[in-house]
Amino acid sequence: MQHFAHHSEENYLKTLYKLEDKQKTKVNNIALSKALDLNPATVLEMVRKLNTKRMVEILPDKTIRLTDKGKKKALIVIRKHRIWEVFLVDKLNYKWNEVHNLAEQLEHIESDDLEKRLEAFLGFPSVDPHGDLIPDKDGKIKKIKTQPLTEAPLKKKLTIMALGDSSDEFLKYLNKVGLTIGDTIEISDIEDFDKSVTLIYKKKSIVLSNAAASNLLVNIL
Amino acid sequence: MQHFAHHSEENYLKTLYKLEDKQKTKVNNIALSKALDLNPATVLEMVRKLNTKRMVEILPDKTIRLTDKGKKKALIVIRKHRIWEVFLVDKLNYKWNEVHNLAEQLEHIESDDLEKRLEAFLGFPSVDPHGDLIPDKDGKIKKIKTQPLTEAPLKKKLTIMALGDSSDEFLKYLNKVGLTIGDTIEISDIEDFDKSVTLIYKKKSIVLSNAAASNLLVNIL
DNA sequence: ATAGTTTATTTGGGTTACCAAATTTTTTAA
DNA sequence: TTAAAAAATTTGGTAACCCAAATAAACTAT
Repeated sequence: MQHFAHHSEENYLKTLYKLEDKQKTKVNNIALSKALDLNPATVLEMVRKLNTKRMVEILPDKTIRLTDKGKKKALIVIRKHRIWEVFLVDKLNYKWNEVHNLAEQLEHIESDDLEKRLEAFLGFPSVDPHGDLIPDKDGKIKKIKTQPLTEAPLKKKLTIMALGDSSDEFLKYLNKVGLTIGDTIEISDIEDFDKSVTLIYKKKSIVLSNAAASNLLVNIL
Repeated sequence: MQHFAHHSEENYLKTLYKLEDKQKTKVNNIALSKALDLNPATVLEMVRKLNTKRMVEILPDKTIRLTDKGKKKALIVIRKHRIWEVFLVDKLNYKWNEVHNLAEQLEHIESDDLEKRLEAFLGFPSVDPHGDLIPDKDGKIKKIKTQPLTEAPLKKKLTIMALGDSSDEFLKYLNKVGLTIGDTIEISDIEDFDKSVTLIYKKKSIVLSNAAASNLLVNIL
């Protein structure tokens, strides 16, 4: 008996979830094959296996869709992936763009409570280093409404949840001013003249142009 | 292509290393099969594969022995296993007896430098929670001479490296007095009358009988 | 030395996860 | 509507790991 079987299955479910989530269009065998970089024959075989296990359903028009059971499994894998990414970046000082391959392996570790303990150890992060939300232990994603920093209230704790524009220049700029996704900040002032934003991060004051600030999506803690 | 292939191979090498290390007696196919809980036919097949890869040699009398290459690979796996165990116990508050299965999975994570970063994050531990030495990144085990606490010098920083007797009663006792493998202690006094040992651990004073103290194997920092 | 036991090896299978190539079905577009 | 393109499916493989059962070879103890 190989104890790696779940590994492959989990990758199918995860990939399927991402396709369904992103492209609002139906997912067919070809699309899934391309996303997994596998032969369509291989994928068809596995999809049928997942179907008998009630993790996906195959609609009359051949569209492949996750069942609730499959979706939950996919979200648990995504949850593990994102929690591990936080660990790698926060604790082992990896860059946010270096962690994907490792998290790809770590997400398949089987355990009842490892990711729960890890989550607690990391201080219950709500987003991963890329700004993606971390599903809870039941596979639910809390829909957190984010807003541009320019529209957020003053003098309140805010968390940088995501970026409006993730261009390389903007990422470098963010890096230079010392901000990153997940950071907790507070607006101290918005300049009437040019709408530039002054914020406090780790006791230090940072001034951002309106253009930069409107690119930071935050939520109120 | 399955990216799990190394998983199985690493288990063979690790198990072989442990058998060679423990039982000074030669390791044959049956012994390895029993240790791995696999069919002798299966093991024979794999051993031949490892032989063509120059990771084991098969002596004229059928004894299976790791080559230097195989030994090094085995020790890297053992190193990863033990570092992960330290992480699980020190950071995620697992009990030392709960971590084996998880470490068994984590030891196979492939990465250039994950275990180096993890090791640094953990403060370069020299032993795992069971008191076993952690090989360095080249697979070398620093032979550290340990001595019973009863023979160690006074007023010097000592680390508890291992236990002479690991009976359940002794483990419970250790737990009760608040000591565990890896702790740094210092002998403040040895009583002439009954050779009982008074030591300092985290500013607090603990008195151990001579019997207990002679069971604690320490090394001088 | 030889019967009995243990160990090694061979043989024939099984499963999972993959592939290429051929074929069928479905869709699309002229 | 029908030919071409795209998608789905079938067919016949492969490799890695595993097994049970049969056989061969090597010890072992009387």
